[in-house]
Order: sequence, then structure tokens, then C-alpha cells
Amino acid sequence: MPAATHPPLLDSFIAHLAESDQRVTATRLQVAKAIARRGGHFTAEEICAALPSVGRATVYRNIKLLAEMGFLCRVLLEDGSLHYQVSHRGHHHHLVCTACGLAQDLLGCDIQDLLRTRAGDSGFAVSGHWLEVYGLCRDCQSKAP
Amino acid sequence: MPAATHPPLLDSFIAHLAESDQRVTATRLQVAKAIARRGGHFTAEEICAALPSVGRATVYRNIKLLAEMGFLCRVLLEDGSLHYQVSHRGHHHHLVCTACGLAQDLLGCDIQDLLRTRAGDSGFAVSGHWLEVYGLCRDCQSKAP
DNA sequence: AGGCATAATGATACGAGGTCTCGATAGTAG
DNA sequence: CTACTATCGAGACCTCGTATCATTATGCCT
Ligand SMILES: [Mn+2]
Ligand SMILES: [Mn+2]
Ligand SMILES: [Zn+2]
Ligand SMILES: [Zn+2]
Repeated sequence: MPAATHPPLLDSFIAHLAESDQRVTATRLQVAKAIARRGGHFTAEEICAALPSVGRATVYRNIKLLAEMGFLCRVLLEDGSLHYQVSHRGHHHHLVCTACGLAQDLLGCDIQDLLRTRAGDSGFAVSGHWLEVYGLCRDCQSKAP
Repeated sequence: MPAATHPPLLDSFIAHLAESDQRVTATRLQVAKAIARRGGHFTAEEICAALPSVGRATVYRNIKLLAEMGFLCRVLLEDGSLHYQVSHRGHHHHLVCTACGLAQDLLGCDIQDLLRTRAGDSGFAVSGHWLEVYGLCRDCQSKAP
């Protein structure tokens, strides 16, 4: 049995469900466990494949729930495909390695001020932004020529 | 007949086709004209609807071609839907108004240096990034309370 | 522990958005 | 004009995600 890569996820999920009057079902725990078991990012379809006994709609519903609760963040790959990842809560961005796929959190987003200034020049009032950064992680740099 | 909103597009497109040994077909020009006629951004399906006599696959093929040539840029809306827009060539971002949909180009992207510094701290080598900025354009600010 | 109200599930159909296939058509070089 | 072949159009197909709805099972109340 593979060790949980994100051990706190299960407990936090259960706690949040209880707080918000949502039911702790066996299926929900199955989905959360399948996610906690993973390192790195994953697609909804991958979870569906890993849990053939769980309905596809249910997998999508629960991933959405986990994301709304802040336990999962969206990772947009360069090819446009949407992945999810257990992650820091709150606003942040990702450094996505185009070689191995690793997506590490880039905390302390300090571009909001820069954006407000640059956009303000055109009279635009910034309320939010979406940013993904692509490149090579440390490991992949040393492996590549 | 509506005036072309982007008059240079047609000629530039034809020139690029000739340069790269691709054929100047009637269908290609129809698609390019339908696009040049628009202000703002649009979806592939909107072009399909505007050109019912042109095959859907062909519309998608030619939009992709125009985008690869640099005449169109992708605009990712907050809801995740992909639009296209006649645009400045080369790397740039957008200020997308969440009220009226206006997407104006944000030129002179000066976040690359900032990103290199912040990412470099984690040993990550930045090669590119994707950024969309959301908020209210000048007009929509004055209309709103 | 047993019963109830209803949240959650899963099978399935549906829809948007986009690609693939392949025979037919039409640019273009010569 | 002809031949070559890039491009086209129709439709099948695919992925990702949501809507519907009969069935199940959770949490609470007694
Ligand atoms: Mn994250
Ligand atoms: Mn643009
Ligand atoms: Zn890597
Ligand atoms: Zn606006």
C-alpha cells in the first residue's frame, strides 16, 4: 500500500465537511484518498481511471468541492489542459517544468502592484489575474544538455 | 457592407501564405475577412456561425494557422473559455474587462525579469509565462456604482 | 436501535469544443 | 491546359464536463 503523499488532506477535508454541514461519505473519502496518494498534479480523468467503481460525475463533483474548499488548486499546462494539485491555500502561482511536469508553488505573488501601475496607465482597474510560469526545474536543468 | 475593422489583416495574411508556400484559397480569405470584420475577441464557433458555408474543421484549421502566424492571439476569459483576437504580434498580455468583455493589449511586459528573479531563488529556469489580467475598463468603471 | 428527510451517488444522456478521416475540389507550377 | 497535391467539407469521433433522475445511505431525531 502506497504511503499517503499528503497525509493531512483527509483529516482537513473531513473537518471542513462537518463544519459546512456536508456529509462524510465513503465515496468522498475514496476520492480524497486517491488524490492524497498522488504527488504532483493530476487530471479528473486520471482519478476516474484510478477509481473505476466511483461514478465519473461524482469524481468531478468532489474535485470541484475540494477545489472550492481550497485544498486543490488548478494548474494550467502549456498545452491548455487543466490539472489539479494539492496545494497551498490562497492566491499563488506555479512554476511548471515543461520537461518533467513538476509544478511547484510560487508563493508571495508580488506582481499585483506592478500590474496595478501598468494597467492604471490605461485607466484599467485590476481586480485579479491568472499567471503560470513555464521553464525547467533544477533537476531537469542538470539532466539536459 | 460593414467596413473592415482590421484592414491590414487580409494583405498580411496573403503575403505570409505566399512566403511560406501555402495556398491562397477562397475559403481562407473568407475566414480572414470574417475575422477582420470583427472588433474585439471572438470564438471559433462564432466564426463557424458567421460562415455556414465553410466547414467547421476548416474554420478551426485556419484560425490555428492565423494564430501560428502571429496574426491572432489567444484570450483566456475568466470562465476558462478560449477566445481569439486580432492583435499585436509577439509576446504580450491582456487587460480583460469582466463587465463588457473588452480585451486590450498590455504591451511592454516587464514581469519576465521579476519572474526570473523570484523563480531563480528556487533554481527554476524560466522560459515563458502566461498571464491574463482581469478588471474593469475605464468606461465600465464610470458606468458602475 | 429504528425511522425519516434529504444529500449524495451512479448510470446515462447530453452538450460544447475540437480533431481525424477520407473522398472531392481547386490552387499552382510548368 | 494538365498534373500534382494542398486544402476542403461532411461526418464520425474524441475529450471534458454537466444535467437528469431513480436509488442509496448519511446524520439526526426519538
Ligand atoms: Mn498550487
Ligand atoms: Mn492580444
Ligand atoms: Zn523538471
Ligand atoms: Zn468594460
